Amino acid sequence: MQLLPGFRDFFPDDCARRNYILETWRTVARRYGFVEYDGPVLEPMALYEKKSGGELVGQLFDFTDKGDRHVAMRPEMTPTLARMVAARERDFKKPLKWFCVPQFFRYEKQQRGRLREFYQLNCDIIGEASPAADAELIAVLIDLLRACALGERDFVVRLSSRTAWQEFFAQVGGRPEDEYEFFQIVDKAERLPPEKTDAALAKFGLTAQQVLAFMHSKAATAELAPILADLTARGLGGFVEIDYAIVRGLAYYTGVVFEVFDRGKNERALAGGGRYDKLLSLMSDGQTDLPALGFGMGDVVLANLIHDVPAAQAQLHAWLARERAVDVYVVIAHETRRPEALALVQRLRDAGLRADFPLATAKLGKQFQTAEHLGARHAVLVGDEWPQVKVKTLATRAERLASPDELLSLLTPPKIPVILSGA
RNA sequence: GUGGCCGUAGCUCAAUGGUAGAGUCCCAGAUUGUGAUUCUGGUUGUUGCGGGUUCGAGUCCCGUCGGUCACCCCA
Repeated sequence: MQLLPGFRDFFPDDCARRNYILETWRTVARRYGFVEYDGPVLEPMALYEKKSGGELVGQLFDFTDKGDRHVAMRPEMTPTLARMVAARERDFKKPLKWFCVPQFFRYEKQQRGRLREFYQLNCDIIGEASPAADAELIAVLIDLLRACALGERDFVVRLSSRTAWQEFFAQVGGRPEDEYEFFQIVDKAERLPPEKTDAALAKFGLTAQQVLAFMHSKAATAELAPILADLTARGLGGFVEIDYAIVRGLAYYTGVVFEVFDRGKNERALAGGGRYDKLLSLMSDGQTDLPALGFGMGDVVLANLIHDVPAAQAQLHAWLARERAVDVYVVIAHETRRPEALALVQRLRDAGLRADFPLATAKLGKQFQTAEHLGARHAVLVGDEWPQVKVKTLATRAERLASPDELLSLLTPPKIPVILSGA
């Protein structure tokens, strides 16, 4: 049996790599005061039809359940979040700073950086309209990547705004109802030949040259300036660039939008998000009307970039080594001492140490080999010396005798790993 | 969904249309109280799958599945 396309088995090593990313996400999000929430993996199909309509339906994993309900595996979090917020909005002080690390499912053809199943960090701030919220959200985004030992030379936040394009469009006489179509053209302007863009813009009386000129003007609008100032005050200004080429495909974005790219442009976007001030009202039929903004960051592209950047890879490997290492491997030199060894293993484990030992009779050399293979810091040899044991520090090959009581105070529990911040 | 390239041992890869191989990994021994290296031996295959051409197909052709890259899309 083979895997379904776009789905992954997580063997222990893969699982550890995944956990590195998820734990880093959770650590940094909490550092910013975001709290974790979650929702169901399976939702009524109608939840997604309401917001997006036909186009996205083809990219859903959907089916009819045994109760004849049309359901879908979740492809994104925003509809669920909107429902949850609308349901109990009054229970929470504003602004809400919520994050989630859901697994998503999208029926798309897989390629580099895109699978049919993936994890995505979602951070959202709800109930705060000021640019301070935009800056806070972008700051946590930057620090999430810095925590993976990625720096200014590795990635950049491209900051833009739908508002800026709305003003541009209004100035040249565009009608608000045509805005979305105009945004779609702008979104593709950089990738398509100018003639095609010209043709598409003709109905608005615009040229590709006009649009591209505005796109590449790096001047911050009155909306973006305070956000940049805020980030600069935090010392994070170097991670952000104004780039009006960022429009984002979705209809619901209302103001600030941004995407994160690797500097080498070898990968797809690492993250993307923006303001969606009208969406909660839309999703709740006007029941809840709160300004909101958020972003999503997937695990697949991030893992690729970590692999690409030596410093990030080194930090990952250091983390993996700490993660998998046992503290003590108990070597049973004589099978007659197995009961004493079992008692010792139990005491070590009760003390919170990661301890392992051979389940089957094995030669001494083999046991040390296993200890080495497991990354054990110490081997404890139970045999002739009993009631004392021989403690060996594998890295230095130093040995000493100790009683089981001494052993326990000798081997202090490991410190909780600290995620180092890369500049 | 459309198109290009690729599918051989767990992994990395060889094999002019003519006997399916190497390295690595894993297991055991050399080494019965100590980890590396080395040496010896061993396990591992429907050559993705199904047809076709041929005396003979891993190799050529068709289909299919999977991977990958680009397009589309990107919540």
